[in-house]
Amino acid sequence: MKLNTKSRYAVMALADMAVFSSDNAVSLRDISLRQGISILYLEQIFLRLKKNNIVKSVRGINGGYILVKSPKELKISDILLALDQKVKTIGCKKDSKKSCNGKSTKCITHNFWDELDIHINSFFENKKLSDLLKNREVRI
Amino acid sequence: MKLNTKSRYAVMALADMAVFSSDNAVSLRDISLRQGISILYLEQIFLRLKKNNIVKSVRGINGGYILVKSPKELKISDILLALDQKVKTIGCKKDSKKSCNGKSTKCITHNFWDELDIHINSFFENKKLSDLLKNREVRI
DNA sequence: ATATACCCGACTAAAATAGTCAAGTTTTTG
DNA sequence: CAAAAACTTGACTATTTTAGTCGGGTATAT
Ligand code: FES
Ligand code: FES
Repeated sequence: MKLNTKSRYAVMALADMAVFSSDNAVSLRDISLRQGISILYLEQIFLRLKKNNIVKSVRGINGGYILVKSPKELKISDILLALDQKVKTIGCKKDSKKSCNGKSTKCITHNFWDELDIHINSFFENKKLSDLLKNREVRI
Repeated sequence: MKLNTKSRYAVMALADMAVFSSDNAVSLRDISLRQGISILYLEQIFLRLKKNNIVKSVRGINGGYILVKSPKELKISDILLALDQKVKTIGCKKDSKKSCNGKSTKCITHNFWDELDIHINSFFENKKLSDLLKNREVRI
């Protein structure tokens, strides 16, 4: 069970923005250099972040991206959701009548996975971007 | 983020055994029929469960598998571990000196993923196989 | 003997992932 | 105005992972 790199990089890039935020927009080029993530890949990620209203963009020279909410208000779950990464450890379709093994009743483990999903998602719900920046070592 | 089917089926199959346990071993054929999982796939899964001492086998006619521990004592984390599914949402190698982005210091998000791993793994540590069987609907 | 059921490595098709490419548009600054 | 910086977008591809099968075993109860 692993989160994909898109999600991990998204959180990393936004954390970077939170640290290096100023009145100006932060360019992907800067994030790329500081965090070691390909610009081309960041572009793809920020496209989604923008569509989901996590960041807004400023075009042209000296352009870049700006966080829509403050880091204190931005939930990690919002970020993951923007990248279609809502945790789903359950095997069946939540709304579907069918169980994960093709039977008509929910399987023997269904409730367990359901609990797990809630457990994990509540973690993401309760974490704010600003929480990542506490106690961190000073960096370049 | 999703658990793979091997892990899910392993938990399901073992839960099945816990329900239908008797003095006799439970055959994969029976589990397959009850839970709708391919026998060939179950074989592969039980091979690992056996190697990790979760079940023991009885060969020959009327053979099958038997739970080594009682469902009350069998932790879900033990099952997942047997299938190499220890949760690892972190991007870097835990022991490696290198960070996930190739730098020499741990990345800005490292501690966060670490916390998440602990959060999820403690869930699995505290759940026993017997916990899955509580409050379940009566089944065939 | 023979049927049943475990044992085990190798194999493959399909899906997901990670990341690139090409061809734009917008805006600032010289 | 022209050039450069930086966002915009969809399509494309190589690699890896996943899910599951196959084939040819071995052990044991009846
Ligand atoms: S996980 Fe929902 S029916 Fe099995
Ligand atoms: S997750 Fe460990 S260094 Fe980034």
